[in-house]
Amino acid sequence: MLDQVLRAIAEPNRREILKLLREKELSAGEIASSFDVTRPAISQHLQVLHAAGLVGVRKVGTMRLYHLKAEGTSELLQLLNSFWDDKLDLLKKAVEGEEYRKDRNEH
Amino acid sequence: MLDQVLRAIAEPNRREILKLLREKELSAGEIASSFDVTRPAISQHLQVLHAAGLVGVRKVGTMRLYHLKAEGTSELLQLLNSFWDDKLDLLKKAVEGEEYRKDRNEH
DNA sequence: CCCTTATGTTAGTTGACACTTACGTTAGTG
DNA sequence: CACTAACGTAAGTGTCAACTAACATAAGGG
Repeated sequence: MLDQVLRAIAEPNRREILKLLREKELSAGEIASSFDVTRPAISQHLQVLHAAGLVGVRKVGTMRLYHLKAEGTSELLQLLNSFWDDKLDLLKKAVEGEEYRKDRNEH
Repeated sequence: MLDQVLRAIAEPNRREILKLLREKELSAGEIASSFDVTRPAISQHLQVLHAAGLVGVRKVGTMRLYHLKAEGTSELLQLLNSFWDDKLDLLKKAVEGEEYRKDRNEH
């Protein structure tokens, strides 16, 4: 799962998609219209992001609305914490404390 | 630069190299002996990590000792902060404050 | 100086991945 | 039930990246 997340954010277009979704929920077509690549290409990127657990989908009629899943944040912070030294420990704990209030229904 | 960092840590072997260097400074040969791939492959990975600013080199005789450069941490935290919502702001500030004491001679 | 040690560098190959074109699918509309 | 809109999926292509094998470099030791 961690490998999928890192691979997902290594692609510039996928990072741009995440930036767009940071502001509001968007349909696949709306996302694709912001790029110069074709719509199927964006569809494949969305599939990668979804497989990595970074975005979620919601079907409304014939549209598919994508939204950001903030759970991937703590995942990445855990990775950073495991890589570098302990000065990140306080950061991780602070995030986990904040995450817990939102995510106690999951995991 | 940010793109190079993300591309660098997207590769599993390179992440493993960073994990090894987290404990102590190691020579290129010592690092290569921990992997099943050939030594030139590791040498190329080290080159990528160095270009991304994640590791530093120190020549001692005929050896080249590699060490972790923690400056990449704040870079990644800035990225995360720009992607997800503001609950990471306090973390970023805390890291920057701690980084400043160490890095005031660089940058 | 040769020789060894430790390492970087250079083709060349293979596999992964981002992309496009064409087709399939699902949901609403007349 | 056609027809359209908004998608995903499949197949094929080109490029890049990770790897190996062979060669080059640089620093000591005897």
